[in-house]
Amino acid sequence: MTAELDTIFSALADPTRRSILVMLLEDDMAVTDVAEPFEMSLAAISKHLGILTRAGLITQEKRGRVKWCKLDPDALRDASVWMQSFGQFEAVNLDDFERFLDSELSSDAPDPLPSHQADASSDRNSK
Amino acid sequence: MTAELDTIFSALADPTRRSILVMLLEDDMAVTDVAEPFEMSLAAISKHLGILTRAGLITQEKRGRVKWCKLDPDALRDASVWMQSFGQFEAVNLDDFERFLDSELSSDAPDPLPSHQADASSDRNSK
DNA sequence: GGGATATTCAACCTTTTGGTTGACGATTAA
DNA sequence: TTAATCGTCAACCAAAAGGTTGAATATCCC
Repeated sequence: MTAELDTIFSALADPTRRSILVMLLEDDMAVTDVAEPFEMSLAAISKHLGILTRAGLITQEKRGRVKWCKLDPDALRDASVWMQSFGQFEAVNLDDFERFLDSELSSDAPDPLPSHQADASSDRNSK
Repeated sequence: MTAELDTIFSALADPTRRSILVMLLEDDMAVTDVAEPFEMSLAAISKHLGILTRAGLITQEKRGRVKWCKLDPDALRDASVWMQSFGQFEAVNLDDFERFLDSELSSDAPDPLPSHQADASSDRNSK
């Protein structure tokens, strides 16, 4: 478990890799498309994607000559669980969070993949 | 903020430093006592404590010749918020989740997601 | 004052990290 | 078949990380 947390947290420690994860929130992407907004070589991005894959934060699937990158939040949950061992330091009040989840599921039947693409991502990313 | 998350996650990436945090859950400790269970020099532990301090994960207060180390929740919460926004992204509507976080952390709220994303290509953002 | 204790500093070393470039294998399209 | 595209590999490099040791700086106690 310790070694896994090592790889997860050190994967998250790099701003390029965190940006990649944010990009993959929107959609699955090919390696070349992931690399496009960054001012570094494709090989460098390929290495970053390898690190994210080894940490379990993304998965990569090759179809034809294109390798698709997809977010895999499981490892993040592991790290999150570790943090919750710091009981009094949780990010949010868990009871409130559960109430939030309940209201979320009971109210207007939200689509499992929410419509946060165009309208919300901009103001989320521009704070 | 991106630079802060860098220092927080890379501080958490080292198993010695995570162990120190766990130890400090029990009680505040002097530097020498923190170092005792580890098989490395006091100077090395002192460096680790400096890194944890710079990341905002602990605070150090000198009383007499003893420097007391104490957990500090703030940085850990920043990182946890960042991660939970990924961990939950399939289950809940992200926009609602943001509003929830805003109400939860209204005073000193960190960015729920980093603002890095130098992404200009934005075909991803058109729905 | 002087000796023990607590902690850091400075210099050094080795390994890891994050980047580069150029060549290469695999796949697609013409 | 040939040419372009997708992605990785290998070799290399500079800088950062994580450790060591020995000296230095406070502070406490007798």
